[in-house]
Amino acid sequence: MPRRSKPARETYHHGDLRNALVTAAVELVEGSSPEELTLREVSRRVGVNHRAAYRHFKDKTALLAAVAEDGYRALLDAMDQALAKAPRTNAEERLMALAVAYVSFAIDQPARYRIMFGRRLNEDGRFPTLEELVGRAYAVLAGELRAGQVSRQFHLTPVRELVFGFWSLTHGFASLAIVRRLKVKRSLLDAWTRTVFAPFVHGLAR
Amino acid sequence: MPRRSKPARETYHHGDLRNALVTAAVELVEGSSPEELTLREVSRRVGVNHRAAYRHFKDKTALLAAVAEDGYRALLDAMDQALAKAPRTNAEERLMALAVAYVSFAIDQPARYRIMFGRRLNEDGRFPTLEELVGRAYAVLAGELRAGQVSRQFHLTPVRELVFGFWSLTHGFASLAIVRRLKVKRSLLDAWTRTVFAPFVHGLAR
DNA sequence: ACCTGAACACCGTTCAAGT
DNA sequence: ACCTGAACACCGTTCAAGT
Repeated sequence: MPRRSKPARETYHHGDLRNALVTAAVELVEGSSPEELTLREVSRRVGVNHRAAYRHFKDKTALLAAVAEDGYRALLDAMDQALAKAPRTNAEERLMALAVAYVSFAIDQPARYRIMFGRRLNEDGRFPTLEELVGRAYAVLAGELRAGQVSRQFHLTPVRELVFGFWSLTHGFASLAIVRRLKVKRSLLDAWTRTVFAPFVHGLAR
Repeated sequence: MPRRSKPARETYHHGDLRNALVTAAVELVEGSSPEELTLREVSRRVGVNHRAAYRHFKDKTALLAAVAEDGYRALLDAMDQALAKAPRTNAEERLMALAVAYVSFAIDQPARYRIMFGRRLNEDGRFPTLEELVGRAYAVLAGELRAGQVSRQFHLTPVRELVFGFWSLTHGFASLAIVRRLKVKRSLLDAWTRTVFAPFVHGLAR
């Protein structure tokens, strides 16, 4: 009587092949590098013919976009958590907490971060969800900078320019640290991040 | 009697295949994207069997490193020229001139810039020349920041941290502008760069 | 609906050979 | 010394077919 309990799964596979592929891709990429992320290898890991992936992703770029989306969600979580722990009224300190969380995220998962920021994936506007997630990250930064202005802690430079500048600083820090293999010990990284950011963030104060 | 003047070139090719390959690679990459830079296509352009490239480059990474070296030389030129035109004593203004030159370089040749900064090419320390050129770019920034401290215009934060911060800002600005396809008109870019940088660079002043 | 096999046009890289 | 042809092990992608 056992035979029956074993469902068609063995042949028809996962309830959710799409998620299985994305998860495998994220794991694979962190174990090696973005260059080694191939549709065929990901499919192999999931135990499925590489053609099956095309049921869920139009092409390789679509898989990369899914990995990037997943990454943005994780980054947004990390940013939210950092802000929840930060003091409510000190605008500079809140930016610092954001910067530390952002840089940690990138340094701890460099390949994932490179997929998120290395190539323009949404060239043809095919991935609106990805775009929306980028917009949410932007909104978090904009919210903090705007709050600093409202509480009269920051200069009244237009927020759009401030966000671009602050994001440039964090993104630049993270990606330089990744490509040039920062020689700073992981245990000292957060403090070092603060030291580097301090004079620049201080420039926002009025 | 002409026949004789035609040398073995036709078969034995360029006096300098190496340079021909690098030049072709730079042109190719700017016409498309880093992903489309292949050893075979570059060789095709130069009119040579793809195997010939291996006489001059151990592997594809070595060709990319040569392209990156070429790029760093051009970037150093652009930075030097900007500094030559900048006022001699205003440290903030000199940093701004540097930032504008740096960003322009990246925006005008995005694929080239992405090869320089996208992947860690010198993983095994195989390209000392590349490393030396990066060191020279670093030295230019360090020199300006140090000068600003000596003339008592900048705070006395350790130079190492200042350089990393300023480079983060310029690199981040450039690469975000590239991946997110900045919607700013090219003719307004230099002014916009200054607006974005102003509050942050101002933070260095004492 | 979901998955597969076989095939195509590309890669980078290696080996043995040509001038 | 410098270049090539043929081959290998990989890609992403397409077509026609299987359950």
